[in-house]
Amino acid sequence: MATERYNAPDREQHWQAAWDEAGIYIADSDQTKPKCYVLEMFPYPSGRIHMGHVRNYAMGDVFARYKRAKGFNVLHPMGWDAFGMPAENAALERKTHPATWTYANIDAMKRQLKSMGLSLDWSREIATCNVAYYKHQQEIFLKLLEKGLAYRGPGKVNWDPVDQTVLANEQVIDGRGWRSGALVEQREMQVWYFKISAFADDLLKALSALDKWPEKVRLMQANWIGRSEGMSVRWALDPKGAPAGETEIEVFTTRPDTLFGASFVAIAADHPLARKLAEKNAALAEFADECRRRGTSVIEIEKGEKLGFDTGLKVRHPLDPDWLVPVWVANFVLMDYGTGAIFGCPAGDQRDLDFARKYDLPVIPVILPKGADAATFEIGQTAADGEGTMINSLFLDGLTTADAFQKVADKLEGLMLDGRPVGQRQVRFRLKDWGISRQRYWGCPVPVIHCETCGAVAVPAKDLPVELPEDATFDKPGNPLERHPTWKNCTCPQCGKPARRETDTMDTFVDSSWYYGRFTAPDSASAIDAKAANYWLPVDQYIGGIEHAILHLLYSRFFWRAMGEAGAAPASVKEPFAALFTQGMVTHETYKSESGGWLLPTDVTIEGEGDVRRAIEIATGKPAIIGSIEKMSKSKKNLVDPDDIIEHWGADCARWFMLSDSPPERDVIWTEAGVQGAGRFIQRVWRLVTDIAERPKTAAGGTPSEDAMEVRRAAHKALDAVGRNIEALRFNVAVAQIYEFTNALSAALGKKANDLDAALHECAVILVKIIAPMMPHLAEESWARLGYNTLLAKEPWPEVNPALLVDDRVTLAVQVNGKRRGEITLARAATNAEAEAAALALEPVVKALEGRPAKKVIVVPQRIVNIVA
RNA sequence: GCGGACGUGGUGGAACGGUAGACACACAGGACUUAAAAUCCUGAGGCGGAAACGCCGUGUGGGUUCGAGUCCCACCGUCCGCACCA
Repeated sequence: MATERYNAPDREQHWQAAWDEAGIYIADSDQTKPKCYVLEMFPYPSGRIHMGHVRNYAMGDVFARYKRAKGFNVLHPMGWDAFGMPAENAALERKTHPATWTYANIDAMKRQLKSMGLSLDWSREIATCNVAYYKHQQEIFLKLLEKGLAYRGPGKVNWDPVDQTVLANEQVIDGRGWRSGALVEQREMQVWYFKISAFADDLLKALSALDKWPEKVRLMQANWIGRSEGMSVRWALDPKGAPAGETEIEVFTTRPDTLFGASFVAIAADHPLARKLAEKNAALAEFADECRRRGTSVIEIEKGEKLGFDTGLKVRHPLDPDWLVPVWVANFVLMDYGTGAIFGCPAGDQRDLDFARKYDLPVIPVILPKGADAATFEIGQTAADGEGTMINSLFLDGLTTADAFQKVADKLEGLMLDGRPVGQRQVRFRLKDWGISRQRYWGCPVPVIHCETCGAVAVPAKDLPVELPEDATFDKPGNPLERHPTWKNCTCPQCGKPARRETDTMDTFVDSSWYYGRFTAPDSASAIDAKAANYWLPVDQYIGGIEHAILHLLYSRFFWRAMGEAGAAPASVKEPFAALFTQGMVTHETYKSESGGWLLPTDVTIEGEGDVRRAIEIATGKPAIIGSIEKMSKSKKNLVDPDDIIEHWGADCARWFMLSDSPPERDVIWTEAGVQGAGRFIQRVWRLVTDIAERPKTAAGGTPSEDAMEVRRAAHKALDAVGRNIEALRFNVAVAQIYEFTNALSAALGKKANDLDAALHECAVILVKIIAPMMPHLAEESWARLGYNTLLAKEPWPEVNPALLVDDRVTLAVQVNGKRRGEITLARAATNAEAEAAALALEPVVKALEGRPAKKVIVVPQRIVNIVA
C-alpha cells in the first residue's frame, strides 16, 4: 500500500511550535512532586553548535523526556557559558563588541538547539555574561572573601603572552596556554585565589559516596587532590659555605623509613636557598634559569634528562650528626609541592637511583624485598621501592617498612633541633588553591577597590553590581579594563580618598561552578533560592564531556561547599551532581587534498568500497587522501554541520543516529551511511504506523490468538527493556531493542488472526511511546496518525504487563562437557528432571556420550543443561 | 615513568559466569520495476564438506569452574589522562 513519505523537516517545525504553545517543558513549581533534574553541560556560545553538542543534548533529552513520561517533575534547563577569551579575540579581530558578538552567537545557537526539538525549559535561560547573573557572582565572591575563602596573594603565575592573561596551572598544557598555544612565561604578581585547598580532604573523602559517577573520573579527581601521608624532616646545614642566615633544609618525605639510605638532599631551583646561592654563583644561576625554561611539564622533563647541580654545601643526617650529605639543586624537585626539598634515597626510589647513578652518588640498600636473599641482595638499575624488611638501618633493622616508618617518625618527633622537633608527621595534598584572576575584560569583575590607605576593600553591597563598562576599547591585546580612561577610578568606600578599582575579572570556571544552582530559581533576588535549591538539587543526571573530569567538576564541588559555608547556598546539599555521565566524542574521517590542505567532507565525493574506496576532491576532480578518523575539529575540517543534517534529514534522524550503535561513553564515528540508515528507519516506522492506523480498531473477544499474543509479548518485552536501558543511559542497546520489536511488528502485519488488529494497535502505541524520547517529532506525528488528539509529549510511559514478559515455552541449550550439542524446548514450568530426561534423549547427546553414562548433569532452569560424561 | 581504560565477524557493536556474534551498517543473491530509486525476501564468523555435519573461534599463554568474551595470573597491543608528588 502506498504511503506518503514522512516529511521530517515540515512536521518537526509543526510539533516544535505545538510544544512551545502548550508550554509543556516548563518545570512545574509544585515542589511536592517527585523531581528529576537533568542537566547537560551548558555550551560556550561559539556561534554554531557542533555534532558533539547534538550528541550531548540528545542524550540528556532522551533521559528528560523519559523521566517526564514516568511522572517526574523534570527540570531540564539550558544556558550559556558566555564569558571568555574568544569574544574578546573576536572583538580584536572584527571590531565588534564582545557583548554584541556573544549575544548574536547565543541567538544563532538557540535557534539551532530549538531545531533539535529538545525538551528544554527556556524560561530559565541563563547567560553568565548577563549582569543579572554575574551580579550574584559578585555577592558570592564577597561572602567568600569575608569567610577567608577568597584571598589575594602573591603568586608565580603563568603568563600567556598571546592572550595577555594569567592561566591556572591546570590550564597550561605542555608549557603552552591551553587556548592560545603560546609558550607560557613565569611572572610574579598579586592575584586572587579561592581556597579550594581547605576542602581537599572533604573533596577527596566525599568521592567515595559518588557512586553514580564513572570510576575513572573519581580516580582522576582523587589523584589530582593527591593526599599523601609523610613527614617533614629538618636537616641542619653545615655552616661551611652556607649563606648568612641559612641554617637548615626542611624536606618532605613519604618514606622516612628509608632515611638511612639517604645519599643526597635536593632542592628546587626556586628554593630560597638555591636563589641565595645563585646570587654568588653564576654557574648555578645559569642552571636554575635552564630549569625554569624547561618548565615543569612531565613530557618535557621526561624527554629531557634528570639534571643536578652540586652546590658544595652539606647537611647533617638527622639521625647521625657526623654523617654529612651533599646538597644538590635538581630539576625534578618542584618548589610548589611539599617544601621544595627532598632527600634522595637511591636504593628506595627509582628516580633517585637514576640521579645517583648519573652523578655517581652512593647507593645504600635499606629495604630487603620479600623473598630476596640478604647475603646476595644488591641494587642494580632498579630501586627496591616496595615493602620489605629494613637493612643497613641501625635501630630499624629487621622491621617491616611500615613499622620502620612509625618507629623513625616517633624518634624524629622526639629529637630536637634549635628547640623544635626534627621531624613532624604531616598529611599533604597536591591540590593547590585556585587562582581565579584574569587580566581581561570579558569576565565577571572582581568587586574590590584598592585604596592606598585601606588596602583591598570590598565593594559595598549598595554599590553592586560592578558592571563592565560598555565603552572599552579592544583594538589591542591586554586588559581593556586596565587602560579604560575612567572606569577604574573611584573612591575608597572606607576613607573616601581616590582609589582604584580592581581590574581583574574572574576565571570563567567560576561562572560554571554554580550555574546549576541558579537554574533552580533563575529570577531569585538572591543568588540562590534556598527552597528551590533544596527541592531541585542535586542534579539527578549530569552529562558532559570527559575533558571536564577534573577542572569544572572539582571546582563545582568545591564552590558549592564554599557557598554553603559562606551562607550563599543551603549547606544541606554538598554535592551538586548526584550522577555523572561522560559521553564520548564525535569523530569523522579526515580528508586532504593532493597539495596537503585539509578538506571538508562536503568538498569530496567517495567512490568505491573497501579496499578500492577513494575520495575525489570535487573542486579539482583530483584524487584526495582519506586520512585517519579523528575527533571533529575545525583545524582538521572533518566537520559535519548539524544544520545541514537537520534541514535535510530532520532532527529525529540526527538524534537517532547519535544514539544508535556506539555505546554513549565511547566515541562515535559519523558516517553518511549511518545517517541514511537512521533515515530509512524513520520511514519504516512511518509506514508501519500508517498501515496499522488504517486497520479497524475493533477488539476481538474470546481466547486471544497465538499470533496476537506473540506480537504483544514482543512489544512488552521491548517496552520493559527500553525503559531499563534508557534509565541506565544505554541508548544503543535501547535502539537495538526497538529495531527488534519493529521487525516483529512488521512480521505480524501479514498474519490473519481476527484479534490481530487490536493487538497491532496496542503494539503501535507502545512503539510510538518508546521511540518518543529519542525521536519525539516522529512519535508525535505517529500518535496523531493513530487517531489521538492529545500531545504525546504529555502522555505517560506505558505500563509493562508482566504476564507478557514470560514465554510459556523456553529453549535450553544442551551441552556435553561444556560443548554445545543441541537444544531442547520445554514448558517454562518444566522440572529439572524433565529437562534432564529431554536432554539425555537428544540424539546428538546420545551420540556424544557413546554409550557412557552421564557422571553428572547440571540443569540451570530455563537456561542450560550441561552433561558431564 | 605513573595512573586508567579497552582488545569480539568486512564495520559499529550485543551477550545476570550459562546457546558468542543480538541489533545495525556494509555486502551478495532474489522479488517488484522498461530501468533506477524505494521497498520486500534470503544469505553470510573462519576452515572442510554437495549436504548432513564436523573442527576451530572473543589479542597471546596459563589457571579457577560442570561451563569463561565475562573471574584470576603473566604477557602483547591500542587508546586516554598526567603536575617526576618525594
